Amino acid sequence: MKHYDFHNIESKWQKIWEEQKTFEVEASSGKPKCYVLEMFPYPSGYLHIGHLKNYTLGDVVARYKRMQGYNVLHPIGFDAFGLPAENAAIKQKTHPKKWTYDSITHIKKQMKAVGLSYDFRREFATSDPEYYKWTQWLFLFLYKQGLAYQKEALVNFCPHCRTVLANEQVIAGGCWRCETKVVKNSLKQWFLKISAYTEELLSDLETLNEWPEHVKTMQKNWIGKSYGAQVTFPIVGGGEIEIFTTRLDTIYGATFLVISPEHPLSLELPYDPGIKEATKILINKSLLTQEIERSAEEIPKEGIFLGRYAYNPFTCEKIPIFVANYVLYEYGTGAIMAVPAHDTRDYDFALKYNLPIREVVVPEALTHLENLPYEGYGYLINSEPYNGLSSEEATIKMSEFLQEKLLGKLTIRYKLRDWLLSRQRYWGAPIPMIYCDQCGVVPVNEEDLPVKLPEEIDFTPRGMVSPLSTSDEFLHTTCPQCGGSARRETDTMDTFMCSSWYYLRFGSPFTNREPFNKKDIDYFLPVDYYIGGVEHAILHLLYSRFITKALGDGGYLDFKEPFSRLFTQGMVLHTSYWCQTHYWIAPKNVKENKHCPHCDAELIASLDAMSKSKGNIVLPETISHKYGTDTGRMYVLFAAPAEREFEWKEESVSGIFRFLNRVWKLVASYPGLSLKETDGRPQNPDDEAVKLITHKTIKKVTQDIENNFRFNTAIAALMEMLNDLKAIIERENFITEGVLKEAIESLVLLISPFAPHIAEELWEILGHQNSLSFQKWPVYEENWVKEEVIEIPIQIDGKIRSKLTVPRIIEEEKLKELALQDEKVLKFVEGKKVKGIIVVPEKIISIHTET
RNA sequence: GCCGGGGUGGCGGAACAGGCAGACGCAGCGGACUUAAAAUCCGCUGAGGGUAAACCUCGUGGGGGUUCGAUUCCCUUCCCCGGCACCA
Repeated sequence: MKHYDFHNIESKWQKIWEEQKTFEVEASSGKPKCYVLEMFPYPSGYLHIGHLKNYTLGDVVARYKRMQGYNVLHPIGFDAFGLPAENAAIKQKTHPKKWTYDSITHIKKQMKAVGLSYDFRREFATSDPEYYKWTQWLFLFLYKQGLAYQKEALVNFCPHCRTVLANEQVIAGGCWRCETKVVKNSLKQWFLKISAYTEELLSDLETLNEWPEHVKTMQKNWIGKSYGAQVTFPIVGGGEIEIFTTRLDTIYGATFLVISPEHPLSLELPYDPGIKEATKILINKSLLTQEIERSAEEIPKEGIFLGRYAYNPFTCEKIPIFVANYVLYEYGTGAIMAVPAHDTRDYDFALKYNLPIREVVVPEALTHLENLPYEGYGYLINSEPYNGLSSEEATIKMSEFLQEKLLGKLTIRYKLRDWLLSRQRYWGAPIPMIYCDQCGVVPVNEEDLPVKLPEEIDFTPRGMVSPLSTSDEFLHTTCPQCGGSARRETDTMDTFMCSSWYYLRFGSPFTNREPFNKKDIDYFLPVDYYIGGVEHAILHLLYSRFITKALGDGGYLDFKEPFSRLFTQGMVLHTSYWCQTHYWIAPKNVKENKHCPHCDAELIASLDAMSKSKGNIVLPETISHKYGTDTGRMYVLFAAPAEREFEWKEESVSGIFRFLNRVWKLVASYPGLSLKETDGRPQNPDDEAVKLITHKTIKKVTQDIENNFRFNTAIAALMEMLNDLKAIIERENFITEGVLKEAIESLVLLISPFAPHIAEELWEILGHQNSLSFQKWPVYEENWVKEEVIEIPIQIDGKIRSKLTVPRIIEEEKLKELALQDEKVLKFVEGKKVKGIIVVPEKIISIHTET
């Protein structure tokens, strides 16, 4: 018998799969389809163990489904545009393109070495002109649909990356990549009107039954729907202010108004030059700090009385108008009515500036409030003629009054804002628009796509302008409408645009006449299993859903949601080290004393997700060289439940390696056709034991794969099967050949999605000619998953005291009788009166006594 | 603050339509093989008591409840992780 030579076995089968085109699929198949997709990687150098886990999860499903008879589409590609390529290129004095494509070459090699069952013919990078041609087409499509527009806007700008960021890319006031504090700048930018789909994006979440609840909740919170009212407050001396409130019922308590610093009225309202000056200072200060300091618990509320008043439309009182830093311009109308008695923020502000506080809502049966502010609902006081009404009733009555007086109405507001698409960076898909002095803004003709990214260019970021503007060749063009001279748009698209439709292209990557062939898409899409990290729970998934809906409305797609089933896997963690001056230090450079190798400062250690930037990555090769890639694949699945994160510990890997070696030894001891007999009927107790463990395991593994990626317990079950099987065989009893054959072959097939190389090799050793990739997945028989004779525990007053060995099917009365005759039971019940016996068939006998 | 997810041996984790807590694996201990080590194989391994047996007691973050029976259900409380966060 050969030993388990994983090196040769693995390269042998990888070669066979490639030569035989085992994983290539076509849409023209009579079989039902299954589209398994892992979120495609950013090609930044190397694939690490975190990626390995992600792709192995998908690969197990893909291989399993293939054996279930599905026509499995399992593609991979590269999310290749973006900042890291530029940064790395600058650092290494090379071109982003070279750096990116070198990475891709390397990563592909790694993927193949892991044995991932991809159809590599379908592979592409989003930076391929053949791909971004269609990303540009998508932009033009959105433009024609009225879903792309230009706006002069205050934008989030990262001074470090020197680019504009989408709202979604600002985390706690910092850049999502480098954490630099974001500042506000005014720029003319392209936006995508995701807001046109707000309601659909929200309500269709309900249809996503196979998405994790927490991801749906995050999207819901992000969309942030709230019901409220819009109310117009007339300004004393002319004009008006429109506010939004979710608590119309508290309007009698509105003792002042607050507008945000960015609000146009903040400079228009003041008469007094001194106030105007002070307001300007406040505006500048708040522009700089507002979005920046968000991470801090709370910035102190600061405001200025503008010297003007408005009428409260309900009380007809004159109330002062303030500008203050705590009101957001982007939400609602950028102005609020302040009700200090019923809102903490307004309350704090009122205390600071000594403003009146009037209670107008009290919880039932109370006439005044003990503690202010009271933010709950209740019954109205001090609000004639609405006194005594519930908050709900009052809101309706008040809104009727507003509509009658044309001063407002009930309305709905969302937090979701339009998607800022423009980036002033080089390494991205150029926005295919042209500026003509005669015709204005003109889209590039479809047949002129792609607008190619110039390669001979200084791509260093230069702040508010894209590096593309330095290329005369790129910049100057002719107007598609009038033929006159014109300039190109020089901004590139946010890379999230590239990744918002790639899953469609995988279904139809070969056409160069259209973004995708509808017939192919109709067959393969939507994605059945989409697997990736939670970090994409909002951005990528929301954008992809938006694009799918927009394309659907344009007649290009017949489905509403791109991903039927989403699985968010937990990341692989590893210790990382941080130095104040030298940032992340790779663990391999950290000496015993845990001091920085550059400046000898003490390092801060933390457990983080593996990432290149933190230097704490572990390469899959670390494992595959020593144990083989099958061991590595199986370990990342076995270490913890797939959705949970786990800390990388190399010493734990050996358990899996031992297991695979034991499987090898057992299975390879039946070479060739030594097991020919196909009659699997059991003929003795050992046969029955083998049959039992076989079918129990088939059931468990099948259900664990089907039931939400429970691969850790599936592998545990396989280990148990091996242990049991070995124990029975070692008893040196006679096991009927057919029974043994079924057991051994089932074991190999059940292991194959997890450890495909060893499984293929063993399958061949067992005498089979073809790859087991399309071998039928074993099916369990229900009558073989349960023992005929079982042990039933007897519990007396809540404690297990004895056990009975009985046939599984037995009458309850008989069980009671046996239990009461049991020696140990008699001992424990002696001198006590038995109050009752409860028999739970096949589970337990519970006796309780009088005490 | 709001929303979501968790607290089980030395460690990763099993079990939960309420029914033998700790499957499977790591680490550890003991033994076999070996000149020796590695590898492999066998056994033990929640805590405490008990003679290394039988057996007993306690144990799933804390407190209380429902039940013949609770890691699982209910109430209450503490702690950890993730998301959002001055959203009116």
